[in-house]
Parts: sequence; structure tokens; C-alpha cells
Amino acid sequence: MTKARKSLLAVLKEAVQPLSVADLVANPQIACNQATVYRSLRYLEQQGYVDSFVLHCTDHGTERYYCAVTEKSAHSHWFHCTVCHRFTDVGSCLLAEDLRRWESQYGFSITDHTFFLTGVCQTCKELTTSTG
Amino acid sequence: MTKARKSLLAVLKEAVQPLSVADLVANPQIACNQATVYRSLRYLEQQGYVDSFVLHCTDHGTERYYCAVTEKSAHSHWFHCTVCHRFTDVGSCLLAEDLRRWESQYGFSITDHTFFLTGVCQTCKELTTSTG
DNA sequence: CAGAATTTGCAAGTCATTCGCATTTTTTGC
DNA sequence: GCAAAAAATGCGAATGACTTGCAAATTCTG
Ligand SMILES: [Mn+2]
Ligand SMILES: [Mn+2]
Ligand SMILES: [Zn+2]
Ligand SMILES: [Zn+2]
Repeated sequence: MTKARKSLLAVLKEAVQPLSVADLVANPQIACNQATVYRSLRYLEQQGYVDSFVLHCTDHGTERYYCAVTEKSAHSHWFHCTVCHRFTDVGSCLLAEDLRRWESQYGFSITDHTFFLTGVCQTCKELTTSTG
Repeated sequence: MTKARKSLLAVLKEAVQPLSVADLVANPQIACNQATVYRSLRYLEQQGYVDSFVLHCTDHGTERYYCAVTEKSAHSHWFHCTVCHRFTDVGSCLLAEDLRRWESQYGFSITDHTFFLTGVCQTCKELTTSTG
């Protein structure tokens, strides 16, 4: 494990929410080129150290977000606030049995599923009503 | 409704699966510039005639896919085969009650959710086992 | 149908991500 | 440790989806 890869994994392990490449590059603990960030994240994901998903938000476009994989982080799903752009973990996947049902019903092999919520978080709702 | 917008909506209404801009531009029924396709799709979506989602697939990258909104098409979800890249409708959303629960549990206002499955479809599985 | 408002085509621009290649770092065999 | 081989890095250019400025064409309004 190289210095760049170690620092990326360390930052992702500390993070309380998924981080984009822009987030990582802006972090002073990450002292490597952006191309290295991309290459290292690909390596870390291939090795199973991190997980990622692609999210589109009108304000900041389409970006991939990364999370460290930990023993307990069993495939979480996220809510993304379209005002403050923070993520909230809404817990692990509730769809396991539906996935099996779809597999047998349609004959698929489901290797992955993408699920996330978007909307306005409580904090942003309160700010809007009190000052709007 | 202009000629470009009409033709796009007509093609999307006939389609049995979500179509990308590349799919639409390649369709001979669509005789307008790519910029017009993007602008028209944005218009159609704002007016509620079409729905879209962003999907990333290793083979062809990240693209937005569009579906016509019909009376009965109540917010379907899709399976995407990573071999043949076809979509299969897996039916309408099963998460309505979970969404309400998350909203009250976390104080969110959920305005949208993204959900899709990826894997290998039955046809591609059979082709793999018989010829591989 | 004229004039105003909107849409379109084209070419250039943006932004996340990738790639080629020379240089640096890490690993391997001794 | 140390030299050679292998892998990773930095940099700048390229890619691909999507957007935008602007002039020309189409559509709308009366
Ligand atoms: Mn956002
Ligand atoms: Mn695909
Ligand atoms: Zn918020
Ligand atoms: Zn298939």
C-alpha cells in the first residue's frame, strides 16, 4: 500500500459520509495529484477497501462518491440533501428478499443495486421556514 | 409543441425501455441537432412528459436515460444487464411505506429516489453457459 | 401575414474522468 | 543494502456527456 492509497483510505475511514474526488483533493491530508486520486480509488475499490456510487445533483452535477468498507458498514444507503448537499445514512438495505424474488421471477443474476434518496433534510427545512 | 419535441416524445412513447441521448440521436425519426435533443428533453421533463435517471455502466460510462410518462407508468424501476445493456422493467416502486418511515424518522422531505438493479439477464446468462 | 417570442443549429466551452509518457517510488532477488 | 525490474505518480493532453452564446430559422400572436 503506497502513501497516496493509505492517506485516501484513512480519510475515507474517518469520514461520516461519502466523499467525492473533489472533497478528497481539497483535503490537506491528501497530498497527491488528482489523477493519482482517481487511480488509487479504483485500486482501493477493486481490492474491496472502498465502495462507491454515482450521484447526480442539479447543483453540482454528476460525481462518484466513495465510502470506506468496514466490518459493520453492510451496504448502507444514503439520503442526499439538495440544499446543503450532506448525506445521511438511512441504514442497510431493506431489499434483500425483493432482490431474490426478482432474480427468480425474471431469471436475472443481480450483482448490484443502486438506491438513494434525495430531498431536503430537517436542518435545511427549518432554516427555510424560519428565514424564508 | 415543436417538431423536435414531438418527435422525441413520440419515440419515447413507443420505446419499451429507457433511451439515452445517444439512442435518440441515432434514431432516424429524430432529425435535429444534439443540442436540441438535450434542450427538448429538459423541456419535456420540466413539463412532466418524460422522466429520467442517471445510470453508470462500466462499458458505456455515465448517461442519462429517458422514459415517457404515461397514465399507467407509475414510477417504474429497472434492471440493467451489464452484458447486453438492455433494461427490464421490474415494476413499480415497493418502497412507498419505507420512504414515509424515513421521512418521519429523520425529518426529511424526500422528493425523489433513485433505484435500479444491475447484473446479467437470463438471455445473457444462457448464452454464456452454452457457448463459454 | 407582420412582428415578437421562442427554438434551433453550430461551434466552442465546461466538467468529471482517463490516458500517455517520462520520472519517481516501491519491490524483488541477491 | 543495492541494482534491476515492476509499479505508481505527476503532468498535460484527451475524452465524452452535456451546456451555452449567438445568429438564423421556426413558431406564436393578433
Ligand atoms: Mn448535492
Ligand atoms: Mn450498460
Ligand atoms: Zn440539508
Ligand atoms: Zn443481457
